[in-house]
Amino acid sequence: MLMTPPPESVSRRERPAKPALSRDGIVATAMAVLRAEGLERVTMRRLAKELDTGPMSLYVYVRDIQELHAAVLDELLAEVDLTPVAASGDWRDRLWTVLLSYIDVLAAQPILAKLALVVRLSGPRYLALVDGVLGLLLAGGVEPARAAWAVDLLLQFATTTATEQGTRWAESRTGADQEELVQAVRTADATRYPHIAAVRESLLSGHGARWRWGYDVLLSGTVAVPVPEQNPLETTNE
Amino acid sequence: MLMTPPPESVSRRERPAKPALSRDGIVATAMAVLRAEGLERVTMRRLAKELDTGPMSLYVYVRDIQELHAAVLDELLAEVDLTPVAASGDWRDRLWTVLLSYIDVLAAQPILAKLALVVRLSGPRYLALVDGVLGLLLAGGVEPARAAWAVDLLLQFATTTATEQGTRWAESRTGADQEELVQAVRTADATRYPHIAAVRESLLSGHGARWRWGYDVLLSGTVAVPVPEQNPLETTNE
DNA sequence: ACCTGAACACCGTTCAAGT
DNA sequence: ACCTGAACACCGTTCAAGT
Repeated sequence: MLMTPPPESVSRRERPAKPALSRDGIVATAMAVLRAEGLERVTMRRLAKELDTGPMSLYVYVRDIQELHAAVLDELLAEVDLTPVAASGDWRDRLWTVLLSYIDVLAAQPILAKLALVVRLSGPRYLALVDGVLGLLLAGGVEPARAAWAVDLLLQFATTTATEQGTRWAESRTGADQEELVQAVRTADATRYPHIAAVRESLLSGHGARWRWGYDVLLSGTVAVPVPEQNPLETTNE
Repeated sequence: MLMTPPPESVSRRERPAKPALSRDGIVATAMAVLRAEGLERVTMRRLAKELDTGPMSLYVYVRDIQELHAAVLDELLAEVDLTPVAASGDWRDRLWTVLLSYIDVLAAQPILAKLALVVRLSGPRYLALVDGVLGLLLAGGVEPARAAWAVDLLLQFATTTATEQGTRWAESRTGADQEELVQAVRTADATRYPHIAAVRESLLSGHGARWRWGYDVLLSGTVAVPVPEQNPLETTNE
């Protein structure tokens, strides 16, 4: 008995030791809060409490709450399944599978998909996703310059789809918005909005099929429309 | 002299009379604050102050801040120029002109475009925009069911474009995000991200031309890809 | 360089009470 | 039904001071 070392908890009080702060530690804590309580709770103050410090201590490692949210989102993209990139089979189907995985990850929390719509990601996970999508397009024989431009279009489309899927699951506040749009379209005055009246139900139809159609539209258009002649002086970002 | 009625300001104090609250009045005040100080300042408390009352008085006319923001955004869409809908000329160019007008309205404030990305609109101005886009697609001979699905795609694309254009003007916080992405792409490791390395500069090139290319992709795809067979039992929303 | 406490300048919304 | 004041439960960030 006397051989057992004294419990560390004695020298370190009851708490399991206060680890040194670090950017990684902050992001890891943010991920834990994200999964346990949602993005809404990922705040500077909340994280500081979790890390047993004051909010201002975090500013040594993170510029502001937006950068933290971006870091969390990038980290979350680790869950996107990129194995289809190196698999075999029709590249269009593999690309769609990758996008569906991305959509699933974001749709887990409606607010997450909305964040993805609004932040400009640039972390390693996002780069890996871009690289994967790019790889599939190039494997499909899409001209490089066109593939580069198409990635944005495809990922933006997928992100939007994630917000729709997300709000279908969680009957959150946005579910009410959606219901209001449905009602507005259903009851839209045929004199004032003749074209809406003409296609009323089509505007509200689809979903899975509609998403796939959207994807096919993007791919089909990408393959069909050449990029304009590039002026070498304008190839860089403004 | 004695015939002139006593100035109202006497009986009503110095202030120019406190008008009765109404939903329209609240939205009008919100629009004024929006234009004068930006969407960030369109808060319940700020509007209440402007209307010389307490924040809670507004809740009689507006469900919550999100509904108010949606109302403001819809109102703002009154500025979108829909005259090309009834004009003559190539329908594709007219549609692009309408979308550019929509983009301009949203790009005036980056935060506005971001809001548009996230809220589901259903007000009269938004319906008018949808009706106009729909009208042009139908005029172009696009099959009605396909036109209905294409509207969402086109408007989402335009909204995304507005956020990009918006952040190009205002060097706000998102401008920094953009700069970080540019750096990340420029310095992306060629071993880890081979496809990014292969098309590096193309990923960052374009802008005006890129937007127009995206639009052409959407139209071309819409014309090329038929919607799937509709099961009549599934044509309604869920 | 890193960490902190207190303070500033706000938020949206609930509640209970008034008219 | 409409309006209100006070309170609740938070925010992000600046500042000045500590180690």
